[in-house]
Amino acid sequence: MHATLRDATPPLTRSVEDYLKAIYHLSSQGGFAATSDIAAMLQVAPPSVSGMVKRLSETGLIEHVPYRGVQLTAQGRRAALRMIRRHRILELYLTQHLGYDWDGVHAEAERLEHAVSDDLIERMASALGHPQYDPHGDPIPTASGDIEEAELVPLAEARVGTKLELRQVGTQDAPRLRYFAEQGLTPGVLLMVSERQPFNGPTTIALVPSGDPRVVGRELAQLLLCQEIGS
Amino acid sequence: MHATLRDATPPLTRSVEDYLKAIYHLSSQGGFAATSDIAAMLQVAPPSVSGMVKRLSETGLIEHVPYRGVQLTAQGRRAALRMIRRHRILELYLTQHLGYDWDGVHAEAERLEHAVSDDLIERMASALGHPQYDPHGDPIPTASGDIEEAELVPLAEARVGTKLELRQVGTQDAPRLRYFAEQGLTPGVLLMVSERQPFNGPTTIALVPSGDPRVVGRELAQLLLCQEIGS
DNA sequence: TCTGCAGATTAGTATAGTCTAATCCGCACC
DNA sequence: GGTGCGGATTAGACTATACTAATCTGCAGA
Repeated sequence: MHATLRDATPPLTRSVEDYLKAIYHLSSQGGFAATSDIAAMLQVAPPSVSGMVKRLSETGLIEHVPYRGVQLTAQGRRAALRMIRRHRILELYLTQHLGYDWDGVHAEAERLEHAVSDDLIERMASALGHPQYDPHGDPIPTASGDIEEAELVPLAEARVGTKLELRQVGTQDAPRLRYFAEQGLTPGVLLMVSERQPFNGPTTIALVPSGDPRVVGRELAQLLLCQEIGS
Repeated sequence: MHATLRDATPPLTRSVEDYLKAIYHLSSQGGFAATSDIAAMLQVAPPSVSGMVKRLSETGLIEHVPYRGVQLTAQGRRAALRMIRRHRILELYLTQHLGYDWDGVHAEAERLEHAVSDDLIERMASALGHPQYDPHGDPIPTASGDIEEAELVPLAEARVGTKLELRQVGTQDAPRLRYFAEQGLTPGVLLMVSERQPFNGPTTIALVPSGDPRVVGRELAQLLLCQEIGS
């Protein structure tokens, strides 16, 4: 009986894995993922999403409230986190061991995450010393499916005068990532918020300890996720 | 015009890549690959092969002579060699950099070869120092599609008294590979053929320079591909 | 309360791949 | 030179995924 239930897990297809990841990301900050948002994220037409949603909810990976959206079940969440672990370990491995830049790894990891075995992922993880963060600062879920939930503040919303550590860069867009790298804005960097212009204006910061100033427009400042530093 | 021709190459699917590789291997020593052999190699039913063969010959990747078999066109051969290059570089990378054994890499490479980019393969190739052979001694095709065609003799057919270098091990079967490794029979090893029993009997060899003897049955001796050493 | 629009779903079609069952073809043997 | 058997092919069906076009629903605004 139990055996039947546990064994009867057919391997997920590539598409299913992509849908689960998308739903995870879209519903991570609470609530439901909307059909049209999933469609946009996966670059498919909305009816394709409706079709897949039906299948996924039949197999118990998601919960579907018609005309409202979907949420992952515990099982679906586990599967999504497994993919995210793979993705982030791959990104880190490719940058650390094969000379990829942080703006170029995403696409490669996107394809590999479906093909690698768990064994290979764990070998990469050990080769990397069981890292906790990927090159963009995103937390890597553990093999058992736990993920760090940090309380981070977008630079765009940080109070003037606070000292911050840049922890995550919330985009995979290559040109933006290249620009951040040029500006020295990579995870781990410390900075002071010097001032902010009103009406969604730019934020001015000073890098610590160099003191170099940087002016960051609203759109980009929204992507720089920071943690306030005590002291 | 040229542009149209060159651009109009849609990416090959996973299945198509597998069929091309199988056909390459089956027709490498001349002639046609038979439907049933392709089916056996890919673990699909013969009618599936007939269907795929039709599509592949329509797209110009193979040449089909009904009831006879198929052969690769120049284009199909190029695509097959590209996959074989990927496979062999992956196998070598996994053994050299991620601690895989030569008997365990095949399955992993088999899945990854469809997912990696050309860029990643070339990065792995440089990390490996642009190697010429994979862990089993199989030659790695160049990026431009050339492959070494060595004249190798199976140990089972080598003349008694000759000195040989073991160059390739012609199997991916894990238990056999493990056994060869235990016996010290890996590519690069030198040996003398000491004697052979009649009626498809075993071949006795002496490892060089240690002189250690080994008795190798016909079936395995057929898999050990050697090159005669001058002097 | 009605109405309309945006977003979601259903209906119907297409493609790539697979399968089983039925049929066909070519060659080896008598 | 016929005949049969084994391998190859065709016929027909199924699954997963995608699409477009048509329809439905729920809520926001009049």
